[in-house]
Amino acid sequence: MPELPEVETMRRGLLCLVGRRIAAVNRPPCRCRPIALTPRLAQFRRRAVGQRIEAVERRGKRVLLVLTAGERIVFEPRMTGLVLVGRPPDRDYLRFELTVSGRGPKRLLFWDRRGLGSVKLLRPDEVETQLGSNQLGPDALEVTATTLRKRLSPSRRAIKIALLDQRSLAGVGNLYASEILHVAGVHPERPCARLATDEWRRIHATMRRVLKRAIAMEGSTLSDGTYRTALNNPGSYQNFHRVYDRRGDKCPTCCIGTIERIVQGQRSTFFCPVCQPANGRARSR
DNA sequence: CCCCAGTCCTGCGGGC
DNA sequence: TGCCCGCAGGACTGGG
Repeated sequence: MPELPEVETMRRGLLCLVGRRIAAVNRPPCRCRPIALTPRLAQFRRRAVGQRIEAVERRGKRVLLVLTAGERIVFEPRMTGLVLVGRPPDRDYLRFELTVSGRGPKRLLFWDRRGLGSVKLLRPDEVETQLGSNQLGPDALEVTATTLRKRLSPSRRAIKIALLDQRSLAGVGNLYASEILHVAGVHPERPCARLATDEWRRIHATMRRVLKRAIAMEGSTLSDGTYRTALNNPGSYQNFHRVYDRRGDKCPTCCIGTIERIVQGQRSTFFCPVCQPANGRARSR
């Protein structure tokens, strides 16, 4: 479930690789089905080995290694994927390995228990067609309040659903969507088209605040313990969750409401009916 | 445009 | 106690 804060934490953990050269590309033997690489391993090697890692970028929930030729190696963790320079949790689900030259960590690992994630080597034009503005909305930490409102407000969808749509806005996932709307005092089922300008302002400001705090805490490691930083440490933002996975708890903000769980688009949403009333007259905090 | 169900995958929790 | 079902969900696809 890495979302923007977790993926940004991974990105920062990979900055130690900048300036170093890719010496080898491997799919280490593991207990699981080998990861499907794009392109296939032989061509991946041909194009990647010898290239210098010029920068490490993030686009929404993906981490990108920028290579000399302008190509990018794109890691998409999806549910359980990890990009590591430290020890992997185990060798069973180790799917991909980049060996690098020079000082510092010797290799970058892609570990993925459920195997829904992917690793791709893309040419610059492929990066644009696959990760450009036609496919991916503006990054949640870069979008302005005005742009956010203009992009989402024409829609009649529920605000929670819209926040999860990566073509509208990149980076927010299921966990942070609930957390953001709670602090913003906006009911998750309210249609975008019915939100007032002031609510959009609160959603925007809250989104930035929540995501930045989560980054400062190195993301959220839930009870399954899957998410890890690049150095294989847990994050600590889970200790600050106000609603996510807290159904039945007293709301920590108002101390009156009880956290509810509903399903939207086949995903769990958590909210406080007192802080986030359905009629939209919530005051934030 | 938007919604829904199905798909991928594995671990785990609830229920019997 | 042990086993099985179904849930968890990010992104994508196909049908309505």
